[in-house]
Parts: sequence; C-alpha cells; structure tokens
Amino acid sequence: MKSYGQACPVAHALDAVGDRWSLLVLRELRLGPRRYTDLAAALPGVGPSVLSQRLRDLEAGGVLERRTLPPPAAAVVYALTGWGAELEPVFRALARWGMGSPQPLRGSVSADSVMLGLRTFFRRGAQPWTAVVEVRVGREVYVLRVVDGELTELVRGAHADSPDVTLGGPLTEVAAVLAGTVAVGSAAVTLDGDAAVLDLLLASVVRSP
Amino acid sequence: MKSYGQACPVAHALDAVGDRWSLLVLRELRLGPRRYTDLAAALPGVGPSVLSQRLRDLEAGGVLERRTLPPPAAAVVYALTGWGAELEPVFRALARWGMGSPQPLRGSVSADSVMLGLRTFFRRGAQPWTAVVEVRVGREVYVLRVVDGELTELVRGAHADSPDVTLGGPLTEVAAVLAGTVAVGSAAVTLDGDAAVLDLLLASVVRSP
DNA sequence: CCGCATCCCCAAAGATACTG
DNA sequence: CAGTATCTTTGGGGATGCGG
Repeated sequence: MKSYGQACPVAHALDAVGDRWSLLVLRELRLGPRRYTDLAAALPGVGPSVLSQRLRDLEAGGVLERRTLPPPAAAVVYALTGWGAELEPVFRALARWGMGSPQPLRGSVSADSVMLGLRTFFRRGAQPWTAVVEVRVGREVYVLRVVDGELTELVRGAHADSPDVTLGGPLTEVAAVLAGTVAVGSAAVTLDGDAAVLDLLLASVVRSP
Repeated sequence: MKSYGQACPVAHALDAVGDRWSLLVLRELRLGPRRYTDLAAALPGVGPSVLSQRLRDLEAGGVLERRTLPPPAAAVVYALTGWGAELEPVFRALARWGMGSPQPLRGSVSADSVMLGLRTFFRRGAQPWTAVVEVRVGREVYVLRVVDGELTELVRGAHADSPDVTLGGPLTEVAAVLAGTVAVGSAAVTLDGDAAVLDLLLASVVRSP
C-alpha cells in the first residue's frame, strides 16, 4: 500500500501496520510465534496471497521476523521483533476502546482472545503476589506468570516450571470464569492446585474503568 | 469494508476505524471540529469520494458526528463524538510507537502534528503549575491550558482567556523550540509574556521513555 | 467557493486451485 | 505445510463537474 507521505508519527505507524489484516496478524503473535497455517486458520477470510504479502511487508518493515527452526522441527514460524513487541500499548488501547463500543461485539471468540483479555485488563493489586497459572482450554495450553503483582509473562504452550494452579475446560466455560461472569464452583471447569491463587488472579483483572 | 467477523475487541475496533484514512481523519479532529475542505487539504491524496465515504462510515459507526452550524456561519463541520474522543490513548500509543521506528519519519510536517506532539509526550511534572499558553504558527492559533501540572486543554483557534505567554513564528522554528532542539533565545520566534511559563511547558514534554 | 457525486482506471482484496 | 498462480470483485486515487 502507498505511504501516507506525512511525517506525523501516527501516519508513520499506520504506514507500517495500517494495512488490512496487518494488526490482526500481529495480534496472533502476541502470545508467541506462529506458523503460516496457524495464522491462516486464526484469520478466517484472509486468503493465502494476502497473508503471505502481509508477512513479507511486515518483515520488511521490521515488525516481525521469519524464523526457520532447525531440524528435525524444520518448520517456519513468524515472531515479533523487538519493535513489534512494543506494539503492546497499542493493542491495549485499541482493545479497551473496542470494548467501550456502543455496538455489541459480534463474531466468533478464540482462546487467544480470552487470554489476551487478561493481559489487557490486568492491574497490579494492593498486595503483591507471585505465582504461575496454567490455563488449558480445548487443546491449547497457556501459562501466565505473576511476579510481585505484575503480569510478567503470558505465553502459549507448556512451561518449564510447574504451575501453582491449573484451570481447564471448554472455551466458553473458561471464558466465563476468567471474565468473572460465572463463579469457579458453578462452572464446568476443572481446577487443580491452589484455588486461592486463581482468586488473586481474578481480583487483578479489572474491566470497569 | 467488510467486517473481520471476530468478537475480539481489537478486531471490533478495527472494524470501526481500521479502514484506510479513517484514523488520519480522526486525528485531524483531535484539536477540534473541521470542515470537509480542511480535512481534504490536510490529507493529501485522499480523493473526495473516499473522504466522504469515510465520513459517512465513521458517522454511522458513532465515532464522529456531522454538525451544521447555524446561520450566518452556515457551514458543516465534523467533530468527534464522546466515543471518538476516547481514541486519545490509541493515538498516544500509536504515536509513541511510530516515534520509536527504526526507520526515519519522512514527509511533510503540519502545524497540528507539532502541537499534537506536545499532547503525546506531556507528563505531569514534580511541581504543579497552572497557565494558558498560546502558540501562533503560520496563521494557525493554538491554545493549551495546564492546570496543576495537568494538560487539560489543547485546541485550535483563539481562546476567551488571555494567555500567560504567546509563542509565535514559522512552523520549522516553532517546531524546533517545542521539540527542545533549539533554545528559545537562538530561534527566529517571538515570545510575549512570561517566559518562565514556556520553560515549565518545555520541561513537561518528555520524549525519551 | 464548499460539499460533495460521477466517472474512469488501476491496484488491492477475496476465493479457489494448485505446486515444491 | 507453506506458500504461489490465477481469476474475479471490490475499493482507492485522480480528474471533472454540478448544485447550493
């Protein structure tokens, strides 16, 4: 796409990530590297040519990088660069603004989306706590680490450290629990480990302001 | 443009303001309402049909509103709605990210852009201060109000209150002064009023972190 | 003038098929 | 699995023109 031709930093940012699908591709990488096929599956309607075009543009723009994993994995993954990872405040601001929409959100919900909601609305609470929480939704596994009340890590995939608590269940149930809509006891979810840690987590997710 | 069809709040936000030119149109409204012709002039390359299309879409989406001023003005202006004004954190995040680009910003600089840089990087300092600053660049006039160290207002156009200090001059000179690149004394700018207030302002604009 | 609508042309997106 | 090739459709860029 053509550049806006303005020195304004907003225009410059949009030159880099303003194309259709670009920010959604990058959103998919917020929880870790993904393969081409994963991206295509997570972005219904994108079309293979547009996706590969975006991946090339974003790589050329220094926002993401293409990594070829060594054998025997022998797979290609796309990951955010340092500059790309700095888009986090942009995603937070966009997500908060989108949540405040007068019109309701419609469409399908993904597991990633549920987990990223935690990152968007996580607030450090009054008393610092430290824990590792594992969330298993469908066949996806996520790990989040809180150190001194700060969310320091939220990634897709299993983790080296054993979690203090594990929450598992179908997407809608886990989403309801994490959104605070349904209590843990009355939802069709499994809970292993320290239930108090999960309460601390839920208390740290503030969606109102 | 077609919806992304995802319930993700980021996707929903992009459904509303993700079209080409949309966010730049809204950026033009951050400092106050503008007319169609002003928008067209501020966005070189947009084309009248696309601009009016965007204005209609954004109005239908509840992001901006079309106002017909009463006679004798009898002009049409476009202004942000309440929800549209809440895009401010998105612009701040995008601008900060754009400034951190590994590639240099190229293109033309506008007076609005210079003033918005102040809003993007303004930080409340250690000691609170209160003042009204007027900036005259070219034939544009801007007024910014600081109350207790907080930037409470930054608008285009003259203001009712008389300013404590007025900075004036050509675009490049004023931009250099406000960016801290050039000292006030050695720039081709005029300064009327309390020079200490301008120093306080410049000290409140922190671009590094 | 200001605020668009129309028209034409090209570039980009969507969809499908296919290949190293 | 990771894309490319191809085709069709849609949308953007640019110029002109018209009504208020």
